Amino acid sequence: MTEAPTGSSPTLRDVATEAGVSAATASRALNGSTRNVSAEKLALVLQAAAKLGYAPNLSAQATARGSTKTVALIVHDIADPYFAAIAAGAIEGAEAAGLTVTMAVTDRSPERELEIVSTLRGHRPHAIILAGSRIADDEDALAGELRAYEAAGGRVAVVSQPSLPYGTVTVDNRRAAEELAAALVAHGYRRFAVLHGPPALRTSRDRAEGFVAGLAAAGIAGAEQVGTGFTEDGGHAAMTRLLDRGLDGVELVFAVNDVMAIGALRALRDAGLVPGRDLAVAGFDDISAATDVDPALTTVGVPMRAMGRRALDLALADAAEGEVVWLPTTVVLRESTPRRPG
Amino acid sequence: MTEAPTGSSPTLRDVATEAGVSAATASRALNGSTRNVSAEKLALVLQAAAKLGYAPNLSAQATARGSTKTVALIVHDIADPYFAAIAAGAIEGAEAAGLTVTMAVTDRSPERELEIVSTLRGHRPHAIILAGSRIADDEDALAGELRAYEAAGGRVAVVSQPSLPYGTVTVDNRRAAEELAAALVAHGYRRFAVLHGPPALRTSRDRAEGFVAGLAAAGIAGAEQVGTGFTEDGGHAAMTRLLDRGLDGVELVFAVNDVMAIGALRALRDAGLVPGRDLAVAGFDDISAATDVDPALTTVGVPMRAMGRRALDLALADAAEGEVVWLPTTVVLRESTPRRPG
DNA sequence: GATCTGTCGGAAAACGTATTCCACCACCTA
DNA sequence: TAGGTGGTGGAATACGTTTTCCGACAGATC
Repeated sequence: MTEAPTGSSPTLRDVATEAGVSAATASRALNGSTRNVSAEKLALVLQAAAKLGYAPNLSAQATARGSTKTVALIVHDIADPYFAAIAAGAIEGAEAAGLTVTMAVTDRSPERELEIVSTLRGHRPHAIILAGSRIADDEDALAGELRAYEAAGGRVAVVSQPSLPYGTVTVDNRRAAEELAAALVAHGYRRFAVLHGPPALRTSRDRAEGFVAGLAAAGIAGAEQVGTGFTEDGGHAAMTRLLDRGLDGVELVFAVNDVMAIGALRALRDAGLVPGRDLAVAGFDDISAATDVDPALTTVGVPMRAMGRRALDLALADAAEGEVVWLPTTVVLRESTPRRPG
Repeated sequence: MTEAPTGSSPTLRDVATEAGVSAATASRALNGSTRNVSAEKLALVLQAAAKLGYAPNLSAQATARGSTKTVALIVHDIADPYFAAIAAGAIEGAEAAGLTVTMAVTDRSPERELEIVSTLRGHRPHAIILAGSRIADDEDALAGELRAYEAAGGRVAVVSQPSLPYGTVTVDNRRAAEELAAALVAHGYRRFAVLHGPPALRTSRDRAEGFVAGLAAAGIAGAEQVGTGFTEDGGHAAMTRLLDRGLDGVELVFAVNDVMAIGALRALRDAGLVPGRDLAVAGFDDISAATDVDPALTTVGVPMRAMGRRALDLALADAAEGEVVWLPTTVVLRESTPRRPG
């Protein structure tokens, strides 16, 4: 239908000549912002743009304006439902604000993360959102890189990592775990084990410690600790190890996140046990799979999608320097932790 | 430690003056590609860049070079494990190739998708990857937009949509569903119902039709069809509707994807029935949750992550114009469809 | 010793857009 | 009618890079 100039897309100048105006006028007509052009020329330009299928070169726009319309999102693993939900919230917010999202995954490697932030700096994104807690060690290098980015006018927001000096949206993992522990004690449980992730992972530590603190507050001495990976396979392995070693009276296993808990459920079934009846299991996060498994998983509801959304808002708002937004959690008791007759 | 010029990051010229060379030399030193600079100047430039914390402005680079190092990925819903897995594969491949990924989600809206492709065109990404089958109707407008993008030198790859004229990676949904049907008949099932998605969704249609064809090949007349949304809630609603209407001898329900099947499982439990015993359920995709639910879900294994990875490779390879890569599927029989005594 | 060849550095143009600055015109006011 | 005022269009410049083009110089060949 229209001429297809092979090799490259139509430029603003093409549109301008097609419309019989100058490039400046064409630019003004298409952005509309600062100054207004006569209705007549405006129509001409719009028509020419439509005819040529013009799409402004955003890279050129960015270099001319000195700022981009993109937001960078860094997650550990996009296939993990926790991060997927956060990403969904962040993307939703970004699209609402007319921004495009560039995404990178760290695979939980601090070096990779550093590399990513460094590369990202080159993109000059409007904001960088870091999702998921990271290993404590790398924070020096990471902080340096982020400071450079911020010094250049970039914004940073963090999800679930209240230890970096940026706008942060998080939940009170410690307190929520305490509440979960209290609720489970109220259900009649007395002997516990905890499946936790790498100790350097702050989120994991807070949840495990909070749970033990909650038990202590209820007069229960302690809980057996089993370290493992932060993944479903990690949960499976840890549960298997626990079973091999002998349950020794443990009535309930608390895994510091749902994917680990689901792995533990699977390990129980693999061992011929019935989760909920033979051994209770609780998790943390309330990912959607928590209601899909049978027995449905007792857990702590974390508003992941909202966290992503709020993180984006935080990154876009100029005000908040080191503001921390605490989102509420809710203890959700389900069939994986039935009330104990005792 | 070093001067932090507030407001903007150091530019190539800053590095050049710091090193005492021209901008051209600095550029050559940092890219290394076309021409070589003397070892002495190279060291000077590298040192200056490190000292200033220089990160090249990729937007400016892109306008100068006329090409970007980004790949755009379009999915329907990143919180859906199917798309999350595909995205993970694509991102993995992109990072391996030194590309950054920009991501957009359509929420299954054809208009939104069109808008996204149009905006994306402005980014001049190296390639666009479309994941997930789309409604048939919008293909004209979408195809036009994509053609414009391609005419300008962009590459397109598609996942699971063998109807667009681009490099495509997909699975044989029809045949796989046939095989699943055959396997289930061999297990002793005789009366079936099918929970399918919107009929305009090609993937849904292929799977439903394939399943019925497989039944026919085994001498079974047909199956009750229930239309619904392509989501977990859709599966739940459809299953509930089916139960309300009366099972009428149906022994097995096939949902055209796993999230729907999992929704159906939940509906069964909500109705006080035991999935697997009272009614068998099968899905499609083999998302990781399929092994987490109880009973574990019979399904068709689809290599989602590999599909994302291959799609990226396809988009990067110049050769394949309309090449279609068929990835193998495997029928996976699990406890949700126990062998029938009959 | 003169010319050719090859290498390396810098000046300048290019990429596609936004924006500043200036000229122009029409209109309104005194 | 003269002078101001506000709005509109275009030429030119800027953004931060890459790349072309040209000059300078060193070494090799005759």
